[in-house]
Amino acid sequence: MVKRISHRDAHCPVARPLDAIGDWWSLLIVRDAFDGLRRFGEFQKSLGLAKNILSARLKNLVEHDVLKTVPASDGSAYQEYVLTEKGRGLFPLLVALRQWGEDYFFQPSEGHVTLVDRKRGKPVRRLELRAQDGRLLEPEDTYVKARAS
Amino acid sequence: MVKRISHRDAHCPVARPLDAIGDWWSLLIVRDAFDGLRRFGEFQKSLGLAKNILSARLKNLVEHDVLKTVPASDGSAYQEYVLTEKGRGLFPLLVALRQWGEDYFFQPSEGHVTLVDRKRGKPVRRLELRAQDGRLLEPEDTYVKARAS
DNA sequence: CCCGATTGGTTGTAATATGCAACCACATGG
DNA sequence: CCATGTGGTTGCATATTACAACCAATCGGG
Repeated sequence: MVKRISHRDAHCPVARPLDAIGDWWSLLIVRDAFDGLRRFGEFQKSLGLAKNILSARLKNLVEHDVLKTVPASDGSAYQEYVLTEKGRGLFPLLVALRQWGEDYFFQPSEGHVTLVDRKRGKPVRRLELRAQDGRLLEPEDTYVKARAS
Repeated sequence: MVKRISHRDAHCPVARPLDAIGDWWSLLIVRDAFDGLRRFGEFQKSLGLAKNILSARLKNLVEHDVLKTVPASDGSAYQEYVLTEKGRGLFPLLVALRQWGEDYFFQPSEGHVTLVDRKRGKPVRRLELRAQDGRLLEPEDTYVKARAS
Protein backbone atom coordinates (compact mmCIF):
# COMPACT_ATOMS: atom_id res chain seq x y z
CA MET A 1 0.00 0.00 0.00
CA VAL A 2 2.03 2.90 1.24
CA LYS A 3 5.80 2.87 1.60
CA ARG A 4 6.94 0.46 4.25
CA ILE A 5 9.13 1.87 6.98
CA SER A 6 12.77 0.84 6.86
CA HIS A 7 14.03 -1.33 9.64
CA ARG A 8 16.61 1.14 10.79
CA ASP A 9 13.95 3.78 11.48
CA ALA A 10 11.38 1.47 12.96
CA HIS A 11 12.10 2.75 16.45
CA CYS A 12 11.84 6.44 15.58
CA PRO A 13 8.68 8.30 16.61
CA VAL A 14 9.13 10.59 13.64
CA ALA A 15 9.42 7.85 11.03
CA ARG A 16 6.74 5.48 12.19
CA PRO A 17 3.74 7.76 11.72
CA LEU A 18 4.71 8.33 8.11
CA ASP A 19 3.18 5.01 7.21
CA ALA A 20 -0.15 6.47 8.16
CA ILE A 21 0.09 10.04 6.90
CA GLY A 22 3.32 10.21 4.93
CA ASP A 23 1.82 10.49 1.49
CA TRP A 24 0.68 13.54 -0.35
CA TRP A 25 -3.07 13.28 0.19
CA SER A 26 -3.61 11.92 3.66
CA LEU A 27 -2.92 15.12 5.54
CA LEU A 28 -5.27 17.02 3.26
CA ILE A 29 -7.98 14.47 3.95
CA VAL A 30 -7.38 14.90 7.67
CA ARG A 31 -7.49 18.67 7.29
CA ASP A 32 -10.85 18.37 5.56
CA ALA A 33 -12.05 16.03 8.29
CA PHE A 34 -11.19 18.70 10.87
CA ASP A 35 -13.19 21.12 8.74
CA GLY A 36 -16.21 18.89 9.19
CA LEU A 37 -16.22 16.91 5.95
CA ARG A 38 -17.45 13.37 6.45
CA ARG A 39 -18.66 11.83 3.23
CA PHE A 40 -16.67 10.17 0.47
CA GLY A 41 -18.13 12.53 -2.07
CA GLU A 42 -17.37 15.59 0.03
CA PHE A 43 -13.71 14.67 0.23
CA GLN A 44 -13.55 13.92 -3.44
CA LYS A 45 -15.16 17.19 -4.41
CA SER A 46 -12.96 19.16 -2.03
CA LEU A 47 -9.70 17.55 -3.04
CA GLY A 48 -10.34 16.74 -6.67
CA LEU A 49 -8.47 13.46 -6.53
CA ALA A 50 -9.35 10.25 -8.32
CA LYS A 51 -11.89 8.10 -6.55
CA ASN A 52 -9.71 5.03 -6.41
CA ILE A 53 -6.93 7.01 -4.78
CA LEU A 54 -9.31 8.51 -2.26
CA SER A 55 -10.65 5.05 -1.59
CA ALA A 56 -7.15 3.71 -0.95
CA ARG A 57 -6.22 6.64 1.29
CA LEU A 58 -9.37 6.42 3.36
CA LYS A 59 -8.81 2.71 3.74
CA ASN A 60 -5.26 3.31 4.91
CA LEU A 61 -6.33 6.00 7.35
CA VAL A 62 -9.02 3.73 8.76
CA GLU A 63 -6.53 0.86 9.06
CA HIS A 64 -4.22 3.15 10.98
CA ASP A 65 -7.07 4.26 13.21
CA VAL A 66 -6.90 7.89 12.16
CA LEU A 67 -10.42 7.81 10.77
CA LYS A 68 -13.28 5.46 11.48
CA THR A 69 -16.46 4.76 9.58
CA VAL A 70 -19.79 5.44 11.23
CA PRO A 71 -23.38 5.19 9.98
CA ALA A 72 -24.42 8.34 8.17
CA SER A 73 -25.73 11.01 10.49
CA ASP A 74 -28.64 11.86 8.16
CA GLY A 75 -30.25 8.44 8.59
CA SER A 76 -29.36 7.19 5.13
CA ALA A 77 -27.77 3.80 4.59
CA TYR A 78 -24.41 5.32 3.63
CA GLN A 79 -21.45 5.64 5.93
CA GLU A 80 -19.31 8.56 6.99
CA TYR A 81 -15.68 8.98 7.88
CA VAL A 82 -14.90 10.72 11.14
CA LEU A 83 -11.71 11.36 13.06
CA THR A 84 -10.81 9.02 15.88
CA GLU A 85 -9.15 10.22 19.05
CA LYS A 86 -5.83 9.37 17.44
CA GLY A 87 -6.82 11.35 14.37
CA ARG A 88 -7.77 14.33 16.51
CA GLY A 89 -4.30 14.07 17.96
CA LEU A 90 -3.02 15.33 14.62
CA PHE A 91 -4.39 18.78 15.32
CA PRO A 92 -1.10 20.31 16.53
CA LEU A 93 0.72 18.83 13.55
CA LEU A 94 -1.78 20.33 11.15
CA VAL A 95 -1.53 23.68 12.87
CA ALA A 96 2.27 23.52 12.67
CA LEU A 97 2.08 22.77 8.97
CA ARG A 98 -0.39 25.59 8.48
CA GLN A 99 1.71 28.12 10.34
CA TRP A 100 4.81 27.11 8.43
CA GLY A 101 2.88 27.46 5.21
CA GLU A 102 1.59 30.88 6.17
CA ASP A 103 5.08 32.01 7.09
CA TYR A 104 7.01 30.87 4.08
CA PHE A 105 4.74 30.04 1.15
CA PHE A 106 2.89 33.26 0.56
CA GLN A 107 3.95 36.60 -0.78
CA PRO A 108 2.78 39.52 1.29
CA SER A 109 0.55 40.49 -1.61
CA GLU A 110 -1.20 37.15 -1.62
CA GLY A 111 -4.23 36.46 0.46
CA HIS A 112 -4.58 33.27 2.43
CA VAL A 113 -6.87 31.90 5.08
CA THR A 114 -5.90 32.00 8.74
CA LEU A 115 -6.80 29.89 11.74
CA VAL A 116 -8.69 31.92 14.29
CA ASP A 117 -10.03 31.43 17.77
CA ARG A 118 -13.78 30.90 17.40
CA LYS A 119 -14.65 32.82 20.52
CA ARG A 120 -12.81 36.03 19.73
CA GLY A 121 -12.31 35.71 15.99
CA LYS A 122 -8.62 36.53 16.49
CA PRO A 123 -5.72 34.58 15.00
CA VAL A 124 -4.43 31.83 17.24
CA ARG A 125 -1.07 31.96 18.95
CA ARG A 126 2.00 30.58 17.34
CA LEU A 127 2.95 27.04 18.32
CA GLU A 128 6.13 26.97 20.33
CA LEU A 129 8.11 24.35 22.14
CA ARG A 130 8.79 24.89 25.81
CA ALA A 131 10.69 23.03 28.49
CA GLN A 132 8.84 21.76 31.51
CA ASP A 133 9.94 24.83 33.40
CA GLY A 134 8.51 27.04 30.66
CA ARG A 135 11.65 28.13 28.84
CA LEU A 136 11.20 28.55 25.09
CA LEU A 137 13.24 25.91 23.29
CA GLU A 138 15.07 26.26 20.00
CA PRO A 139 16.22 23.19 18.07
CA GLU A 140 19.70 23.52 19.59
CA ASP A 141 18.25 23.40 23.07
CA THR A 142 17.01 19.86 22.60
CA TYR A 143 18.29 16.43 21.77
CA VAL A 144 16.80 12.97 21.46
CA LYS A 145 17.47 10.62 24.28
CA ALA A 146 17.08 6.86 24.28
CA ARG A 147 14.66 5.51 26.82
CA ALA A 148 14.63 2.03 28.23
CA SER A 149 11.93 -0.28 26.91
CA MET B 1 9.26 15.93 -9.77
CA VAL B 2 6.92 15.80 -6.81
CA LYS B 3 3.15 15.95 -7.04
CA ARG B 4 1.93 19.28 -8.26
CA ILE B 5 -0.59 21.07 -6.08
CA SER B 6 -4.11 21.20 -7.43
CA HIS B 7 -5.51 24.58 -8.34
CA ARG B 8 -8.35 24.37 -5.86
CA ASP B 9 -5.94 24.08 -2.94
CA ALA B 10 -3.37 26.55 -4.16
CA HIS B 11 -4.50 29.13 -1.61
CA CYS B 12 -4.39 26.82 1.38
CA PRO B 13 -1.46 27.16 3.78
CA VAL B 14 -1.76 23.47 4.60
CA ALA B 15 -1.63 22.25 1.01
CA ARG B 16 1.08 24.47 -0.39
CA PRO B 17 3.97 23.25 1.78
CA LEU B 18 3.31 19.69 0.71
CA ASP B 19 5.13 20.35 -2.54
CA ALA B 20 8.26 20.82 -0.48
CA ILE B 21 7.91 18.17 2.21
CA GLY B 22 4.89 16.10 1.22
CA ASP B 23 6.72 12.97 0.20
CA TRP B 24 7.85 10.09 2.30
CA TRP B 25 11.54 10.96 2.66
CA SER B 26 11.80 14.70 2.93
CA LEU B 27 10.71 15.00 6.54
CA LEU B 28 13.16 12.30 7.55
CA ILE B 29 15.94 14.18 5.80
CA VAL B 30 14.95 17.32 7.66
CA ARG B 31 14.86 15.39 10.93
CA ASP B 32 18.39 14.18 10.27
CA ALA B 33 19.43 17.72 9.41
CA PHE B 34 18.15 18.87 12.79
CA ASP B 35 20.20 16.06 14.30
CA GLY B 36 23.28 17.62 12.76
CA LEU B 37 23.76 15.51 9.65
CA ARG B 38 25.16 17.53 6.80
CA ARG B 39 26.81 15.34 4.19
CA PHE B 40 25.21 13.41 1.35
CA GLY B 41 26.80 10.22 2.57
CA GLU B 42 25.60 10.78 6.13
CA PHE B 43 22.01 11.12 5.00
CA GLN B 44 22.30 8.10 2.78
CA LYS B 45 23.75 5.96 5.51
CA SER B 46 21.21 7.13 8.06
CA LEU B 47 18.18 6.66 5.85
CA GLY B 48 19.25 3.76 3.68
CA LEU B 49 17.60 5.13 0.57
CA ALA B 50 18.88 4.95 -3.00
CA LYS B 51 21.35 7.64 -3.94
CA ASN B 52 19.35 8.90 -6.89
CA ILE B 53 16.30 9.34 -4.69
CA LEU B 54 18.29 11.15 -2.05
CA SER B 55 19.78 13.32 -4.75
CA ALA B 56 16.33 14.22 -6.06
CA ARG B 57 14.97 14.93 -2.58
CA LEU B 58 17.89 17.12 -1.60
CA LYS B 59 17.53 19.00 -4.86
CA ASN B 60 13.85 19.55 -4.19
CA LEU B 61 14.49 20.70 -0.63
CA VAL B 62 17.16 23.11 -1.84
CA GLU B 63 14.83 24.42 -4.54
CA HIS B 64 12.19 25.05 -1.90
CA ASP B 65 14.73 26.79 0.29
CA VAL B 66 14.45 24.31 3.13
CA LEU B 67 18.09 23.31 2.82
CA LYS B 68 21.00 25.15 1.29
CA THR B 69 24.40 23.93 0.20
CA VAL B 70 27.49 25.35 1.83
CA PRO B 71 31.20 24.57 1.47
CA ALA B 72 32.24 21.69 3.68
CA SER B 73 33.11 22.74 7.20
CA ASP B 74 36.18 20.50 7.31
CA GLY B 75 37.96 22.45 4.58
CA SER B 76 37.56 19.79 1.91
CA ALA B 77 36.23 20.66 -1.51
CA TYR B 78 32.91 18.89 -0.89
CA GLN B 79 29.67 20.59 0.01
CA GLU B 80 27.26 20.16 2.86
CA TYR B 81 23.53 20.56 3.23
CA VAL B 82 22.31 22.71 6.08
CA LEU B 83 18.91 23.98 7.12
CA THR B 84 17.88 27.46 6.07
CA GLU B 85 15.83 29.72 8.31
CA LYS B 86 12.76 28.39 6.53
CA GLY B 87 13.92 24.86 7.15
CA ARG B 88 14.48 25.59 10.81
CA GLY B 89 10.88 26.78 10.86
CA LEU B 90 9.88 23.15 10.50
CA PHE B 91 10.96 22.44 14.05
CA PRO B 92 7.49 22.67 15.61
CA LEU B 93 6.06 20.49 12.87
CA LEU B 94 8.68 17.84 13.47
CA VAL B 95 8.06 17.98 17.19
CA ALA B 96 4.32 17.63 16.59
CA LEU B 97 4.92 14.60 14.41
CA ARG B 98 7.23 13.13 17.01
CA GLN B 99 4.80 13.63 19.86
CA TRP B 100 1.97 12.13 17.86
CA GLY B 101 4.19 9.18 17.03
CA GLU B 102 5.14 8.71 20.66
CA ASP B 103 1.52 8.83 21.73
CA TYR B 104 -0.03 6.47 19.24
CA PHE B 105 2.57 4.30 17.51
CA PHE B 106 4.27 2.53 20.37
CA GLN B 107 3.13 -0.15 22.73
CA PRO B 108 3.88 0.58 26.37
CA SER B 109 6.32 -2.33 26.26
CA GLU B 110 8.27 -0.80 23.41
CA GLY B 111 11.12 1.58 23.94
CA HIS B 112 11.51 4.70 21.88
CA VAL B 113 13.60 7.82 21.97
CA THR B 114 12.27 11.04 23.46
CA LEU B 115 13.00 14.69 22.87
CA VAL B 116 14.51 16.28 25.94
CA ASP B 117 15.54 19.73 27.05
CA ARG B 118 19.32 19.86 26.78
CA LYS B 119 19.76 21.94 29.88
CA ARG B 120 17.80 19.77 32.28
CA GLY B 121 17.71 16.48 30.40
CA LYS B 122 13.95 16.35 31.01
CA PRO B 123 11.32 15.63 28.34
CA VAL B 124 10.00 18.74 26.65
CA ARG B 125 6.49 20.01 27.14
CA ARG B 126 3.68 18.93 24.92
CA LEU B 127 2.87 21.25 22.03
CA GLU B 128 -0.50 22.88 22.48
CA LEU B 129 -2.46 25.51 20.67
CA ARG B 130 -3.53 28.56 22.60
CA ALA B 131 -5.57 31.64 21.84
CA GLN B 132 -3.96 35.05 22.11
CA ASP B 133 -5.43 35.40 25.57
CA GLY B 134 -3.88 32.10 26.59
CA ARG B 135 -6.89 29.78 26.49
CA LEU B 136 -6.10 26.23 25.38
CA LEU B 137 -7.77 25.57 22.04
CA GLU B 138 -9.30 22.33 20.82
CA PRO B 139 -10.07 21.80 17.13
CA GLU B 140 -13.68 22.82 17.71
CA ASP B 141 -12.57 26.12 19.19
CA THR B 142 -11.07 27.25 15.91
CA TYR B 143 -12.04 27.84 12.32
CA VAL B 144 -10.31 29.11 9.22
CA LYS B 145 -11.10 32.61 8.18
CA ALA B 146 -10.51 34.19 4.82
CA ARG B 147 -8.28 37.22 4.84
CA ALA B 148 -8.18 39.94 2.24
CA SER B 149 -5.22 39.88 -0.14
C1' DC C 1 -43.52 0.26 -6.85
C1' DC C 2 -40.70 2.01 -10.83
C1' DC C 3 -37.23 4.87 -12.83
C1' DG C 4 -33.63 8.11 -13.09
C1' DA C 5 -30.06 10.21 -10.48
C1' DT C 6 -26.70 10.07 -6.73
C1' DT C 7 -23.39 7.73 -3.82
C1' DG C 8 -19.53 5.07 -3.25
C1' DG C 9 -16.97 2.62 -4.95
C1' DT C 10 -13.97 -1.21 -8.37
C1' DT C 11 -11.76 -2.38 -12.45
C1' DG C 12 -9.05 -1.53 -16.54
C1' DT C 13 -4.92 0.91 -18.55
C1' DA C 14 -1.56 4.64 -19.29
C1' DA C 15 1.66 7.84 -17.10
C1' DT C 16 4.77 8.65 -13.36
C1' DA C 17 7.65 7.87 -9.49
C1' DT C 18 10.58 4.76 -6.99
C1' DG C 19 14.22 1.37 -6.16
C1' DC C 20 18.32 -1.05 -7.44
C1' DA C 21 22.64 -1.67 -9.55
C1' DA C 22 26.09 -0.22 -12.46
C1' DC C 23 28.88 3.36 -13.84
C1' DC C 24 31.60 7.66 -13.46
C1' DA C 25 34.04 12.14 -12.41
C1' DC C 26 36.41 14.36 -9.04
C1' DA C 27 38.88 14.72 -4.52
C1' DT C 28 41.65 12.92 -1.24
C1' DG C 29 45.30 10.41 1.02
C1' DG C 30 49.38 7.77 0.80
C1' DC D 1 50.19 8.62 -9.58
C1' DC D 2 47.49 5.07 -7.81
C1' DA D 3 43.71 3.31 -4.67
C1' DT D 4 39.97 4.69 -2.31
C1' DG D 5 36.03 7.57 -0.80
C1' DT D 6 32.57 10.99 -2.01
C1' DG D 7 28.81 12.45 -4.53
C1' DG D 8 26.56 11.87 -7.72
C1' DT D 9 24.07 10.20 -12.87
C1' DT D 10 22.14 6.78 -15.99
C1' DG D 11 19.42 2.45 -17.35
C1' DC D 12 16.19 -0.48 -16.40
C1' DA D 13 12.66 -3.11 -13.66
C1' DT D 14 8.92 -2.49 -10.62
C1' DA D 15 5.52 -0.15 -7.86
C1' DT D 16 2.48 3.71 -7.36
C1' DT D 17 -0.70 7.22 -9.19
C1' DA D 18 -3.94 9.16 -12.30
C1' DC D 19 -7.67 9.10 -15.49
C1' DA D 20 -11.69 7.04 -17.33
C1' DA D 21 -15.05 3.71 -17.77
C1' DC D 22 -18.01 0.80 -15.48
C1' DC D 23 -21.12 -0.91 -11.74
C1' DA D 24 -24.00 -2.17 -7.63
C1' DA D 25 -26.61 -0.32 -4.11
C1' DT D 26 -29.34 3.54 -2.50
C1' DC D 27 -32.34 7.41 -2.66
C1' DG D 28 -35.97 10.50 -4.22
C1' DG D 29 -40.05 11.65 -7.01
C1' DG D 30 -44.20 10.36 -9.21
